[in-house]
Amino acid sequence: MDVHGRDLRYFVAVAEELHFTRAAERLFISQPALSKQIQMLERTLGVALFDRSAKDVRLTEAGAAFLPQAHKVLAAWDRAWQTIEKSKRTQAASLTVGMSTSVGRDGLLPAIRSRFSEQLPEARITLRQVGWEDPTAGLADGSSAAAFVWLPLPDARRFQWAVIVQEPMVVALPARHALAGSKAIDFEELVAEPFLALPKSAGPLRDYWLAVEQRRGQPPLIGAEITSPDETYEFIVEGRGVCLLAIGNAPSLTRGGVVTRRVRGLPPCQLALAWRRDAENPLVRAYVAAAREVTRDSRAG
Amino acid sequence: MDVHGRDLRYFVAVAEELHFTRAAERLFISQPALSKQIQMLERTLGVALFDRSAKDVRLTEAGAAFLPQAHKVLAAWDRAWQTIEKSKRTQAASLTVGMSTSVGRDGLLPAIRSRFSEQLPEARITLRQVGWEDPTAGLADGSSAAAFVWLPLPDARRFQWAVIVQEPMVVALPARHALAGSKAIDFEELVAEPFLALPKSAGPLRDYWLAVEQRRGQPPLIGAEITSPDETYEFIVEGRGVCLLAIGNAPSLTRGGVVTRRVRGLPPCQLALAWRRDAENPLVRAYVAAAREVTRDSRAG
DNA sequence: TGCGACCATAACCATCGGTTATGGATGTCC
DNA sequence: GGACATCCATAACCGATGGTTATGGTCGCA
Repeated sequence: MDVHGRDLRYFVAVAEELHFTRAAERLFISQPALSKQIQMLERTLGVALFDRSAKDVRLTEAGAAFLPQAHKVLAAWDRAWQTIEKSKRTQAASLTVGMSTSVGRDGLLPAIRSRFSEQLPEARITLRQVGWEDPTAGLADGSSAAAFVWLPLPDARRFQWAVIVQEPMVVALPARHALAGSKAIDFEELVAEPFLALPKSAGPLRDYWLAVEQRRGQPPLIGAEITSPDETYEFIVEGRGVCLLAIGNAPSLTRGGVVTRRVRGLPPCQLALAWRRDAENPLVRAYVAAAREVTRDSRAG
Repeated sequence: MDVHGRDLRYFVAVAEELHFTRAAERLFISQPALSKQIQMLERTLGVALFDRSAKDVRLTEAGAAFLPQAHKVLAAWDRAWQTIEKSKRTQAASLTVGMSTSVGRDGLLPAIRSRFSEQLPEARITLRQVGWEDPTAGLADGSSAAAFVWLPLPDARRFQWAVIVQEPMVVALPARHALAGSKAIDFEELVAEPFLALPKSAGPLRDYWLAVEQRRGQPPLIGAEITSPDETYEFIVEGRGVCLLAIGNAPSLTRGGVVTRRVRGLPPCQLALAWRRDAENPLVRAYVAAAREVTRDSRAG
């Protein structure tokens, strides 16, 4: 019923050469192959395209009528192909960066972006918010080529990362909580509190933010599961539990009714820029380099 | 490198349904076949056209850009196909009628044509002059669908015919020939003359116009071979030979220096309208019917 | 936790699209 | 006129393509 694009090229070649052997070598195929394909085309169209009298080949009336149409189809194909090439190019020049929470931290993202754009001015960066169910912020399923993540990463051998920020932890409490009066809190004082936890799918990161390692075998009490800052805020206000977080993220929770306090006795947490070990991507490399330069400058400054 | 038109239809179907299973049944193929073809298309284009996340299918950026282009290619194909259909229709409505010499004979052709056009007003008749090397006037190689021929036909079982005209023979002589003075000539008086003969490829027709059967075993003397009326005229004027012909064709030779005279002792010759036994063509049938009616009328009148 | 929906993969088979070798018709040259 | 060159068609064969059915894996849902 319908026809291979190649057959159109073949037809046009023969129509232009009016010579099967020459057309065949122009197309880099054998003459019998070309003869057979043209016959096949004629059969599916139900009409002869060429008159092959001995010693010369001519277009039939139908063939002559078909030729310009075939050209138009091929031209349309050409344009279609070009749009594909174009979107491949823009895709090759776009980088999707995932993040689980806002990275914030004093203009870090804009600084990286501008440093990156100096190197690759025509590249396009897309920032992507990814829910907390995925601790890799889209790296795992390929929807991000790079991502800002909290260590430790699950399935760590698939990824590489550069640590961007290292920060002390704070705890977010209801403003009327008994411990809210203290300037700083020992983690010991929190072990009996109900905690808000990341979803199970977050893997080792869930345990990390529950500070399981610092509980000496005592399992944490889970007040609720959280998948977004808003949810977290609401749960804390409701008194469903407390929650550890990096000090740099404290602003996202400290609205009315919630306070954050320094916690002693916990190691600092690490925000990293991570990428897939298997994806050799120059954009990723450039973005990572930009991030490294920015953080080095900011430490120096 | 290039793509089957079918793949475009497949792509468009999936893009419209955004559902492989439904698209597959709309296309009357199995779902795995469709999946595989789309994957193949994506591979040859070098870009993903669809995002298949679990539970829903979406166009990628490249796919969305490609979709309208694909529509355009298919539309161009549609138009190409329509021109093919159109030329098939006009071809199905055209009849090529071959003839070896002018048929002439008092408006016979126009009469047949007008009678034919009453029946099939949209049909188109093309008259074709065929050289004398082919006694079937193009029937044998298919370049004519019907033809005016002189009997007997070579390879007669391939053809059918209707006798249109039956006429006495005349002989064409140089005007200064010894026999030119007679009103009519016995064939006996001509047997020693050199004759102009049709080419060998004319088969039995050559012998027929040499009246070999009336020579009682004496082989004819061949003065020259002829393939057109002009050639014949020239040879006769030059005295290279004489030539039998139907009385109805006499006007084509009786110019200065050539005369035609009735010949006694020869059977009348028969002009027939012939067609291929294997070609079932309503146009041919109508043309033959028209010819029969015209000749019946002209006999009656 | 089993089930249904849905896309992908596997295994298999006919047809397609290519190859080389050969045939047959035609025009050419000695 | 016969050997030869040219050129398109056919034959025989082979790997790739495009379809089938059966099955797997993942996700949403009751």
